[in-house]
Amino acid sequence: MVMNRKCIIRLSRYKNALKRLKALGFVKVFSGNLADAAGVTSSQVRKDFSLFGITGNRRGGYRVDELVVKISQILGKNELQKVVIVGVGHIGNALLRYKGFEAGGIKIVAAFDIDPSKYTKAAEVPVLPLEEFRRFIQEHQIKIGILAVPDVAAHHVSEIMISAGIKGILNFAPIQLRAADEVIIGNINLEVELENLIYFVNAQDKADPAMVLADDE
Amino acid sequence: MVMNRKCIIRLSRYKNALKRLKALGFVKVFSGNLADAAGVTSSQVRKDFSLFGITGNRRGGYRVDELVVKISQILGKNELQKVVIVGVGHIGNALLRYKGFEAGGIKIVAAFDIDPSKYTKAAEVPVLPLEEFRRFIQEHQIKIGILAVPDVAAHHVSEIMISAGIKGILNFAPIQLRAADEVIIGNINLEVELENLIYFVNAQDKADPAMVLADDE
DNA sequence: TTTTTTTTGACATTTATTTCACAACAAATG
DNA sequence: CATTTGTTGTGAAATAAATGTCAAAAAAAA
Repeated sequence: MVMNRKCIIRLSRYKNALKRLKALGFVKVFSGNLADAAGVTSSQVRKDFSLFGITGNRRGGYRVDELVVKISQILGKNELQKVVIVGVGHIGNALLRYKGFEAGGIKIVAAFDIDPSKYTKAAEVPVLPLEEFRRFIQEHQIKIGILAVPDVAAHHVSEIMISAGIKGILNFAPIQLRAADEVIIGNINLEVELENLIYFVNAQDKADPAMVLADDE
Repeated sequence: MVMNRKCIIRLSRYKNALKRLKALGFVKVFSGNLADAAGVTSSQVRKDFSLFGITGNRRGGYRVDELVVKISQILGKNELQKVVIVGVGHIGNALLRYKGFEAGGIKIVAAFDIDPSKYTKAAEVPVLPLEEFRRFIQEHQIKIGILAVPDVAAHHVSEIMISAGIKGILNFAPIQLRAADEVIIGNINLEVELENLIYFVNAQDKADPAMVLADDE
């Protein structure tokens, strides 16, 4: 099992690139094509593939269809992934309405909040009271949750999520969530991202090669 | 000039940790304290600091106040950083209303869209027609923009931004934006983030050490 | 003042990641 | 069928990043 985050991110990128290439009519691709599309070297593409046991044909490259299936398998995307959101403030609400997930096999199935004025139990994606969280998670066997509550509540709410059985949290609160055992935490900190950008833009004034910040990274 | 993104991210983390420690009444800290707060080793903290020429006192550790000032300097945060948003959909709107930036010296000064029904020219943070983008950017000397338009528009709009003088783009559209010369691009791709989480949660079922996904990278 | 204690700062070591280089191979060509 | 061509797959080399170690420094204690 490959446990290198950068590598997994690249895999996601390859998959996205493949979808675009497929839309353009590509039936097979070479490592170099994917490298260009994903902004890496062709060696890296082949190395990544070999790490996951993905093989192509010498001289023939890779079949786009097969590649998409294999990568999706590795990323666990061949079955629909159900995800919940906790915290229906501005960010939570935006994510709730974000249309980009469905195409990628990710479905937001419910959101939770403590503010009764936000409850919409009958909606297609219902907003439910946080008290119902545990029951819902266990009933629907949900493993992934997005945390979008204010920073002061984040740690407390994350504990509720974990105790209910959530195994992976994507945290938007601007605090560094401490990882409990067996739970994976991904942090998206907007201020940190902007600070990064500011640093490198300022640095640009002194040095100058163009660059794309990796995720990562 | 340090060009290692992970290192800069850690610097942001140290700064956040320092703010919390300061709120708790800390006057000085040791590398070990910061390491704990940021989830790294003390060697790493000292290494990072030495990279940026930040020094402390042997036995005395580091003064919290000085450290915050120095790190803020490095991150270019001692003056207010003005940022604009392009695209006032769900995500753009959420960012527009996000309160977390101001404390960190980042100010959203305007947003832009092509939909007249969204214009609010008189608001504290106005939403303006995209046609006014160039004039506004040049008048206010803005370097950083957040791109939150639908994917099909992202590339086109990024070119408008760059030609108007924007030097750093934080891209929320789910495409890999190609970096034009002298422009820094940071990508936040929600689907990629979730895919990562899904992968590692699935992996967890087989192997088991607890983990926090680093940014970075 | 001297000794002890504690922590930094620098460097050495280890570990991880990326790139290089090329043999092995499959398709295309003659 | 042999030869040429172009691409993969991989082990070795290079590069980058993190960690460990300890002398030197500074504060505190004796």
